[in-house]
Amino acid sequence: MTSIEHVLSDLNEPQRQAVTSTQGPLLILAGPGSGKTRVITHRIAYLVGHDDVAPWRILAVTFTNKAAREMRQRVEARLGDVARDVVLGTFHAICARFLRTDGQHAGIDRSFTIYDDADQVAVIKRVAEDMNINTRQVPERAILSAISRAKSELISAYDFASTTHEYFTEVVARSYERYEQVLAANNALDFDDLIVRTVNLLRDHAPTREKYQDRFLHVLVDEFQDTNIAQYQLARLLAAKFGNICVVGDPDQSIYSWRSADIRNILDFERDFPGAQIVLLEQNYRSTQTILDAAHAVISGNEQRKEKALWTDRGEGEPIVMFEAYDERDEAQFVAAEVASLTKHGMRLQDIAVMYRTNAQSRALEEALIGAGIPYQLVGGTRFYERREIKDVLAYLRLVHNPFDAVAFTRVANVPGRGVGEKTMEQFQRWAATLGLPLYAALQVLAAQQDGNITPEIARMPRHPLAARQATALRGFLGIIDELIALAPDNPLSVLVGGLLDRTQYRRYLFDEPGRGAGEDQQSEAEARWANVQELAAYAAEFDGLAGGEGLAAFLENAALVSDADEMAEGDDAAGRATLITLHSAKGLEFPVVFMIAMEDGVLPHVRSFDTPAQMEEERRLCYVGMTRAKERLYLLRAFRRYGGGASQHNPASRFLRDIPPSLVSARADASEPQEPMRYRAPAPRDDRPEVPGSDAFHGGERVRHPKFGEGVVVGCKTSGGDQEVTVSFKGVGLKTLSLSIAPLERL
DNA sequence: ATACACGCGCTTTTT
DNA sequence: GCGCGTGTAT
Repeated sequence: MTSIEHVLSDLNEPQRQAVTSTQGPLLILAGPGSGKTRVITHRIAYLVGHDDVAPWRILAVTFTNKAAREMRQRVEARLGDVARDVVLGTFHAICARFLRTDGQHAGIDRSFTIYDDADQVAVIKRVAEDMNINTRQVPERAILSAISRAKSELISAYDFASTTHEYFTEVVARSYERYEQVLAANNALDFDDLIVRTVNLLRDHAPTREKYQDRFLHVLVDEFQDTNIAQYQLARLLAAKFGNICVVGDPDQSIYSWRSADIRNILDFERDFPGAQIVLLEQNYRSTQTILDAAHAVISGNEQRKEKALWTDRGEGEPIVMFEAYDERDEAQFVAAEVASLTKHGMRLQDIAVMYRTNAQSRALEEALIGAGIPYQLVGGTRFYERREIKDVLAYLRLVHNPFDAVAFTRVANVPGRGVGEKTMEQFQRWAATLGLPLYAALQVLAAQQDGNITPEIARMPRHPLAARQATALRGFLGIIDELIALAPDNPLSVLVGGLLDRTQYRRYLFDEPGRGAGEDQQSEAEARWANVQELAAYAAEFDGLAGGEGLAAFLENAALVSDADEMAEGDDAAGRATLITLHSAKGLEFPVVFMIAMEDGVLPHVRSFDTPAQMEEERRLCYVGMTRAKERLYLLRAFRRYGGGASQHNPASRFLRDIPPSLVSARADASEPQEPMRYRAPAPRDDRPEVPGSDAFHGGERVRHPKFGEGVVVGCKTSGGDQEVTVSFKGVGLKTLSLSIAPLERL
């Protein structure tokens, strides 16, 4: 066991305690730079090496995919290949996996699609339209975030409806119910569902619960301060049998309460697990004492806080630099000039990061850096997976995987343009809605009607309202989808992607469609877009090893759950480039040199946080997170005037700057008056959800599976004599009318 | 009547 | 990058 001795020898005393206290609940409060990741990876190594825990019986949850990957690498460095067996990932990725394997016990189809933010907006838009909600008065975003908040507190649509008495929440309640129906009809889960449905699955299905509870001897949760109630309940459920739950977090770095992260989880932990050990990691190995003192001065302004005193033996270091520029361009030029000067003195570009509150602020910086010839990498911003061409291709792939996905359907039904305009889609959608069918199933009905392929079922349905030209245009789309569906099962994913690009003529669409201009700009834009598509195709090829359908499923899951911050360049790719990054994305990272720009009231703290003290405290934590990223040098910049929201305006210096003792700063300008905040809203209570009533007869829109034809949706159903005849729209097959006595259908 | 290109204004933070 | 309004093409 010399390797274990070795593992422990390079830890300080509290760290060692955090690593070796393997029995029972443990709360690790870890300040920034206190070796938190080290402690977690060492702990996993210790569990395997010293306690003889099988790696596959350890569950470690992180906040980002990037953190998960990094952790896996570091565990691998200690343990070798067995590290692969540790279950390690984000809450969302882990839950997605659980639901793919065991979701059927909670009525979840294996081929479910994961809806990202944009997909959710598309759904809620339709919902609002259907329900005559004025989205000027009640914006979609507001409805969506209320729904998300409810879900993250495990409040179902049913519960929500029963607790509401004001206009806004009533609108939300009605939308929530409808939203859930639409998601179900599309065979889709949103991000919150991944967690909520897993919690429900474990709670309601004993065999699955026991399977996972028996399996996970140890549960570790990183960034615990950023978990929401549903995530905490999930961790609790999973650790319930052995009680070995270790959570690591720092309340001072909680910056995701707007995403329903709940600081109460840390407080509740001590209540839920009485006698839990608590370890405080206060020695900082990252920053100079000057930086720590300044950061501490800022965070001390928060009242809702447990005191934690960071210290370092790294010495005082350089004073903090403050600078007031004239405007944002001037500010960006200061950054560029300073970066140039630092590199002249031996600093490497990859050691430098510029941080800001909102993504839009990267613009001026990019211009200045380009102007100064300084290479940079932009984290976040317009993300790869949010590009139009990428979303188009993904929408096609999603349809192949799950043709009942209405969001994907409407996105690409007319991409490339095939004469299916707004009016056509509107009429078609309305008709599909009166049939109560998914768009894909309705399109199959339409095809049958146009071909005069009329079964009694179809004869009873209203005929589609489209002109022949419109109907034919839509059928062209159906043809493509069905061809691709036929291609999918027996071919590697890259063949499917190739077939899709080929069949849709996507390249020609990119280069020709904007058409007649033929200017150089247009040409290069098309080339850039095509390059993105190629990149996506290359990425898809990495899934070729998996059998047809599995590759597609894994690829789509990845695309939905991976963010660009995860993809942040490291090692060779990062060499020679400065980093531009939001304060939120910067959490967990460190750089020798950090610039924080726009240190102004209205930006940091953000205007939208002036309403409540809780929000203001979160802004302060965000500032603290940014400052504590810096190892050696910290620059705090602001501008006299800034162009925000159309007009240029003057922002007072950030109130956070006033808390930094002048002795730590090399140059300083005065700050001005603060503003005072107000009330805050208590969360709604939680309760159990109702049982779904069952029925024997099949009804329209219901999802079924047939041993030969695969998955489908019931289009119509009639009883003749003792038998039931059901017409079903099958994925890639078309309409089939079946006698239940001959061909039993499995309800999904 | 319908489809589509183009210009304008807006965007807190993200799994 | 998206929604919206406007003008032009089929």
